[in-house]
Amino acid sequence: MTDSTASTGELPDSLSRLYDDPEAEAATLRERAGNPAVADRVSRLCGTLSNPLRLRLLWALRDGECCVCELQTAVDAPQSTVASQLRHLTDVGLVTTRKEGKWSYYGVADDGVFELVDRAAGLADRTEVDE
Amino acid sequence: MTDSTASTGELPDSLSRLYDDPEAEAATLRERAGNPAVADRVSRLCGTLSNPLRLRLLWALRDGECCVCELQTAVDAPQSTVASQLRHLTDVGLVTTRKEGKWSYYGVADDGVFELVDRAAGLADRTEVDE
DNA sequence: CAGTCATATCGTAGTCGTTCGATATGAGTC
DNA sequence: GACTCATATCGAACGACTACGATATGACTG
Repeated sequence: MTDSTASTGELPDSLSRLYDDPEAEAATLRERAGNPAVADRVSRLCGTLSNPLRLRLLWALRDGECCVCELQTAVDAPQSTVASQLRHLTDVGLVTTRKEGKWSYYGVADDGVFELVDRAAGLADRTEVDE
Repeated sequence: MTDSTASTGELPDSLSRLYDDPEAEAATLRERAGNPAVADRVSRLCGTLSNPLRLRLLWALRDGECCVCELQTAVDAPQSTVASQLRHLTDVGLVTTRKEGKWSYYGVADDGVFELVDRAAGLADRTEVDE
């Protein structure tokens, strides 16, 4: 007996009842859901932008390069916290580093982030449910 | 003795050495980092978009309403998993529900998500570091 | 080369998110 | 009103993320 809660491969009973050719329908549905690899990449980027501290670091860099101590001041967080989030941002490719003596200067790799974030802010304002 | 790793309020020693009027500089830096409340809202939205399954659910809804069993098929995940992610999406306000008998139909609340996600995909392609 | 300085990394504790089986709910049907 | 069906919620297991003190690194300075 097929179980409608089956995780993989099996079609839900409800779907089979709903359509004459469930397999064909399933194929189009799966296509609609898009490419999982793309979903992974987008989700990773959004994951990076899902941390308030990282967002604020990006904003602080909007007007140009900063060294770590400036960023540390801008976001008012301990040095190690700032450093590790900067590492995260550079790992993901959103931010670049440049070393100059003992100083490290960070900058934004692609100004497109700001367009993205601005748009996200707009959407958040429109959609967010007040609790 | 001030500790450069101090978390809150205290300015890093390096900053104090760097500027004549560190407090003034700190003020402008803090302003650059933007409004923490906005950062929170944006980060929450991005957090929602930071899960591949949720992204794929949104994409599946791009062409119109679906019931749960269709979505379950589209993303090929167990019913309870799909249901709880749909709950997350509606909680955040990105998706709407409509009940009709035993069926629940889900739809996208604001097509702006897709613009946002498309833009994110573009940025991800441009910035992601190959490992 | 000992010391200081700016930053990076490590280690850990605590929190949060995700998944999914089991079970509840509430609508329809006989 | 017992049964089936579609979906929702619960609960536990597990992993990922976060913050941050402690410590390491590597550059400059006397």
